[in-house]
Amino acid sequence: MTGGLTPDSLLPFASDARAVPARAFFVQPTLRVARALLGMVLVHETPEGVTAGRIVEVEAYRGPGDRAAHSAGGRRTPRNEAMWGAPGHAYVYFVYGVHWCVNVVTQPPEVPEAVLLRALEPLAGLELMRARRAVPATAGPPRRPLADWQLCRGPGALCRAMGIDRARNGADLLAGPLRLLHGEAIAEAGVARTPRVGVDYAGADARRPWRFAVRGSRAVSGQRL
DNA sequence: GAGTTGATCACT
DNA sequence: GTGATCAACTCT
Repeated sequence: MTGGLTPDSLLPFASDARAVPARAFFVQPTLRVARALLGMVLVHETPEGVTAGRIVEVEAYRGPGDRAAHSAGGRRTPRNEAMWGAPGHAYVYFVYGVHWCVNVVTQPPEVPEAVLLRALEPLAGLELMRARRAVPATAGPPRRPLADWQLCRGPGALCRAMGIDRARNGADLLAGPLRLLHGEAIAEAGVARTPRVGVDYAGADARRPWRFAVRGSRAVSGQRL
């Protein structure tokens, strides 16, 4: 630990920064974990500084039986190895030649399920996030400065703003530079459920309502819910 | 709808 | 080993 990530320094980001989730939290059914992650806080400490945001959008991926999951059909490769590992750790992968995406691994080892983090409402380190996002993922004309609510809108954008990449794959989310904290719980009425994004190839599994989002948050990707 | 690059798979 | 295909995306 480099010293910046103390309980006191985290207090501004969470209702009770000392209450990091217990390991058992991540062994609940994956859909329940996904739902409960809404409102929790993701913090990343890097040499450049600390960034943090409140989770407002997630998707559950449910292991071998889920054709949309990277572990569909029991597929196990170096890329998705972290999904098969211990709960409460990060599974970070690269997609479309451009973007990193971060998942929270659920279930005991050898049960490859996870929850993709799709959007955050920024809480801390906003200027660092803006600087990271100012470097476009793809070539193109200069962009207008992003509004706060756009900084972590979408799974690729979230990783770029938070500085999450391959180096965090397999990292423990209960200790270390990338960390989850309890935040303010989201009431049932404030949660929207929809099918997952970008998994049309998965047949019937593509239609399962395993995306969870905080209703009304501008930071939720795609159409507002 | 293009752009980008790594992983994976179906072949030699 | 090699080459083809495609991917849990983002911005125009």
